[in-house]
Amino acid sequence: MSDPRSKIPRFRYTASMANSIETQWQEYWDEHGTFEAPNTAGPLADPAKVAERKKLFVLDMFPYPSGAGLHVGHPLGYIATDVFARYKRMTGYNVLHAFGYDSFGLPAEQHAIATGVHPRVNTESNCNIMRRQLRRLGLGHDARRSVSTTDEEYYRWTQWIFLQIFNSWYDESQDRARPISELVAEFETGARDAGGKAWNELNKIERQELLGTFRLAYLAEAPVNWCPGLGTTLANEEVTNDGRSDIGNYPVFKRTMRQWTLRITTYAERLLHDLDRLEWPEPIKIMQRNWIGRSEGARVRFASNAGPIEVFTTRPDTLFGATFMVLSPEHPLVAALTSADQKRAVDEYCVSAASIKDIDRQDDSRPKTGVFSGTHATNPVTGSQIPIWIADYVLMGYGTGAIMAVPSGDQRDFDFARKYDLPIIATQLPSTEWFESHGVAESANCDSWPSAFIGEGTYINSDNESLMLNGDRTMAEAILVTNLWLEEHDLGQAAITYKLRDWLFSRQRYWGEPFPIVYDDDNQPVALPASALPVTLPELADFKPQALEPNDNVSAPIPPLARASEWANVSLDLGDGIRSYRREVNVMPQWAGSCWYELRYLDPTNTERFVDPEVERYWMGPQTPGDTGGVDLYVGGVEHAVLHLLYSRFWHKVLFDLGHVSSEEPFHRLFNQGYVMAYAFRDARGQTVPAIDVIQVGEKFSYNDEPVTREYGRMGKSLKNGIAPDEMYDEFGADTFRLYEMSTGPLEASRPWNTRDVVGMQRFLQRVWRNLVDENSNELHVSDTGTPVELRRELHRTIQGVGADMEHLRFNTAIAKLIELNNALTQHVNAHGSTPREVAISLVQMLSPLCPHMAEELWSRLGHIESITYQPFPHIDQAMLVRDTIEIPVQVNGKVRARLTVSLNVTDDELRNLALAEPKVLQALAGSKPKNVVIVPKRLVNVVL
RNA sequence: GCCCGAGUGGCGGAAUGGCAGACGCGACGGACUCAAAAUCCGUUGUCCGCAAGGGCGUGUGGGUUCGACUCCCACCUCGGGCACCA
Repeated sequence: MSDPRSKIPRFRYTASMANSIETQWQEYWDEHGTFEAPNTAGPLADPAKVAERKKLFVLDMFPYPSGAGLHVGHPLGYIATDVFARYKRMTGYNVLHAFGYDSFGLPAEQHAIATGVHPRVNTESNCNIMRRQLRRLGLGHDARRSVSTTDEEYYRWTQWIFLQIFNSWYDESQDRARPISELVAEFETGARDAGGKAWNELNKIERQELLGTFRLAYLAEAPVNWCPGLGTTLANEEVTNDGRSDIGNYPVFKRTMRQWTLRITTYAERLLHDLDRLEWPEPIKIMQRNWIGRSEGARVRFASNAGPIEVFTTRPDTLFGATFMVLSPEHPLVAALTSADQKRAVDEYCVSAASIKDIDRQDDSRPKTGVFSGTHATNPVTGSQIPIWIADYVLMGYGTGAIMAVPSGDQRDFDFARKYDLPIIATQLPSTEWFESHGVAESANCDSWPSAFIGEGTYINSDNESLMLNGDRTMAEAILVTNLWLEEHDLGQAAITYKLRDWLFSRQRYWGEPFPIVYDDDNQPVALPASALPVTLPELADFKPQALEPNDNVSAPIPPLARASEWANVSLDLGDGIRSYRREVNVMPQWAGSCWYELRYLDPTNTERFVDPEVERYWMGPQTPGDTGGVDLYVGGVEHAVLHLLYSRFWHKVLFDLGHVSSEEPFHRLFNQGYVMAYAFRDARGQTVPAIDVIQVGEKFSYNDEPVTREYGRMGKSLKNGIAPDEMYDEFGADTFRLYEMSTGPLEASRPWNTRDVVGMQRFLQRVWRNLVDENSNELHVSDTGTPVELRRELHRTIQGVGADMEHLRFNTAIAKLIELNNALTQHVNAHGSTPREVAISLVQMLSPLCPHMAEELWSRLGHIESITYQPFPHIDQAMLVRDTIEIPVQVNGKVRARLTVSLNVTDDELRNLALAEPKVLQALAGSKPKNVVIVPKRLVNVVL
């Protein structure tokens, strides 16, 4: 009696009713395989179900199964793709929507090191937690197609694809990758020159090394963050701002190691060009273009006492102004070019440069530093001796790692020249305006210019016996002339350079895909045959690395797999009898598994191939001639704008070139959803701490009694600020939670998390329920007595609007329109006691993509036996959209002063006369004539005074 | 620092060259109730005004246009990425 809830009607749509409805329908969908998408071939084939339906492949960026489980930011994209997929099923598509886990990665390994629990155990438990959380959301995934990158049957194919990459080379003449065997054949027949020698004169090692310079996967020296105190290499994220380890606070050293590298740069041009063929947001394309960073210019060789130094410049036309050279501290010629008296200074400089993070080295606002090598090079056009400097503003990873410095034409070189008092020679005379705007006299010597001049200008001081640039000419002409001269004199040639670097593909970790590679007695890499796959990870007794003296920067880093010595040293027969080999002990980066997972969803159980070609062609093949093919809709965060999306495109293109897939691109249409944002906290070393454990006292925040600073950012594992969705299910139900996530803004926009607002969507669903079902009797109150015309008009306007919004992923405005319809319906029900059947049916159909459990329940109560999943989306009655009158705003000087209600076929003259007769307009005119009357036919009148 | 976005009521947002603030949250008022909750109805950008009405208003400053939240330029703030977090 005293229970306050006793007055709540017994059959109200509450969280507990929602929960029981949701559980019941989730079981129904599982039992009936409702979301199983038929293939055209193989074990998942069901030709009758494919029938004449058009296909649609909808894909989410799959998550890392974090130990913290799902946070409320994850489902934003997952719900959106589910709503879209469900909408498309209702409009006749055969929709493939599957879900998997990107389950290799750092946190599981760190967890294993800390607890001794095998990463697989931890990872599987995390996957199960997330699977359960996602199931509660009612996502319509084809469960048969779920894959984890850590499944042996998955990563055997990741390894297989790596072998394809290793066993291929890029044929520039055909502009595609080809099997390495075809290159060997060209060498054997002599069709291709084998580096000056005949192929059959090369020994085995020389042959392997030659092929290594062609293979798309090759070994190269590359820097790592080595932390002896932990005995492991570290990810950039694990290194603090002051160059120490996040865990343990030990010193971290930059060391180079021999590591696998993928020749993605061979695809730079195609990765750039094919962006034009994709339906991606323009900003993402711009980011990828900038990342690839194509520049045209020239390679120029400067003579020095250590041989020619090659530079890349985008401005060969300014060569006459090159007054010094700068080499990156990592440049291989640094030692050879350093004079005895400068050796100490150069060594010290190089050591200190190594301790600066790359991201800081690219900071243009940082004061320039550098050191003179003590030697000179020859400017190829002037013949003069110019000093060679070493400076960290030149990066080894771009161009050749050396530059010619033209202080008059490049701001960085200008700053450097000023600081170290190096000569500045102008090669172009700026315009009068330039001098005026920079506050210097035109007669001023360029030593007194305030900055470098970059642009078109009259060429000066630019001639020698055989090259003459002086005078008025365009930069393009000057560049062309210079490039020709360089080529004639064998001093350089026109060249294109990309910022894009080859992809460092080795990690010194345990929890990743082992490479299908062994090394022979000659230390040459040998690919294992496909029959040897998968190369499974060995068991380790202890995941803790062997820690060393924290300052021991001499001992070689030992990857975890090297400790599994029985696994690492094997005897195999690879075609020439049983021999002993040692395995590659690095593993692949987490990117590897995410580079091709969409293909495995297509054919997850195939044991013969990574995907059946016919199945791939059906789901991903080009739809029209010239189309790239690929996933029809790929939804994920913009944080993957460059790396993941570039790496997958690269792998996909290799597979295309080798004939394994029919699509040229993996993701035809991309949509970036925004982030769910939340506060995050950072300690004094710049590392994030778990937000949930931070304590607020007044305006201050602390974690473990240490002060922390607050910031605002994307909810997720990096910022350790996730909020679990489970309490949303308990408090409101999954349908309300889905609706809330979709209603808080446009899908592409980031939004703060605000639990307080969720109740609005619960009230909406309660009103919908109440409009169809009596809360006291649980009886349906739907009538067959017909619909008033105004309500019917509103219904059809809603159908039109919601359909258009769903097509364009505008779920927030679709929901607003449904609320408006339901509010109109509430008024009708209040007046007449029941909902007209046609409105009930259409409303439930329109709601079903967004809140499918409630829609299924109401659909079944409306007397239907089949699931609503494949029911058609309601059709628009065009007659209901036609209005008799329209309202026209009347502006005076652009401000609305009156409104006219006029007939549909109103003429411009009628509008003008009506507008000029409006009292407000007459008042504003005050007797004078309007200067102008702008009429937008059937839209608006603007009276200009 | 460089590259890419975003800034609109107390809050989330709507409107993408033509009626600024749809829809939701919150707040306020009313009905029902012994009372509260729930529900239903109404008000709610801001300033001046008793009101009628009027002024101002989309981060800041400029510009284009009959008309700008929307397009252009500069600046400020916040977010994403910067190659070993993925």
